Amino acid sequence: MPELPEVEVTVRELEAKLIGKMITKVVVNKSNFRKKVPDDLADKIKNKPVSSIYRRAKYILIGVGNGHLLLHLGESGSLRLFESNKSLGKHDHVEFHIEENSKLILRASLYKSCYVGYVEGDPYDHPPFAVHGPDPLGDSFTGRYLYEESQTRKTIAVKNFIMEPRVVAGMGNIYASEVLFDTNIHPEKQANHISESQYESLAKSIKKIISAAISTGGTTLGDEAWTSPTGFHGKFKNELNVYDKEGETCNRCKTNKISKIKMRDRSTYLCEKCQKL
DNA sequence: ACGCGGCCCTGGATGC
DNA sequence: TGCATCCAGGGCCGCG
Repeated sequence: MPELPEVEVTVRELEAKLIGKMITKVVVNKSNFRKKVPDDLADKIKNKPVSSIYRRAKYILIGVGNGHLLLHLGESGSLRLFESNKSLGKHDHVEFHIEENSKLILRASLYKSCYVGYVEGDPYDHPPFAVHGPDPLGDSFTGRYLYEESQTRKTIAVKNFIMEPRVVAGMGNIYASEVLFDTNIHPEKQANHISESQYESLAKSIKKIISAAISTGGTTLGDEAWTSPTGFHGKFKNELNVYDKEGETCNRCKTNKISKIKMRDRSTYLCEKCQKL
């Protein structure tokens, strides 16, 4: 379940725990993620203090040595902090032992969408980031920007449009449905048929909803699904209006039922009465 | 070039 | 109860 807010919550917790500490050992139990874990990963990061930790899109960047450890949680991953004597579970794939008796574990059932890598120099020169658009929480992400970007596109639906990394870095499937419901925009509406003022509302809504999700610790859907590094379950599930609510009564019009459609093979939820094409 | 659809995995939920 | 089917928060890649 990690979307941008869950990644941000992870980063904020880790910042307090990792900065200035050293990774003393790396154990890779499974390495065939989206890309293979580099063989020399441990050599690059071992016994050097962690200098920074931050998020770009849904990636976690940990500054160590001459570059950055790059982590991605995929669809089902989480990073957990444990005492170093804690025994591992079936889905604990990579362990980073931290000095003073703790370890950071990458846990994921759908491991194929995870990523563990290392980049030297400026991380933003490297593939995923080089083509990413602005972060939704950054100052350069505005309604005006979205509007101008939309005018260069011919047929794309707005939901697919805001989920493209080069348009906005890190908009995920849950929050895409939520922000479009919040602004009364039908997810299948063509991106270039939306006015600049509607894009102003949409940009504001994206910032508002993502910030709110961060402040409640993110969204945890299943019982044993995502938690923060210290084991905190996100509470934003309680604030969702449409995602995973097919058949429930719309919170806005109080009459229509929430429907579920597929867009680019991804589940999309909306109120067909409130959200107009 | 753009936009779409399929694919990778496993586990939990649902259905017969 | 047990077996089969479907579905999922991610990104990527090839096609038309």
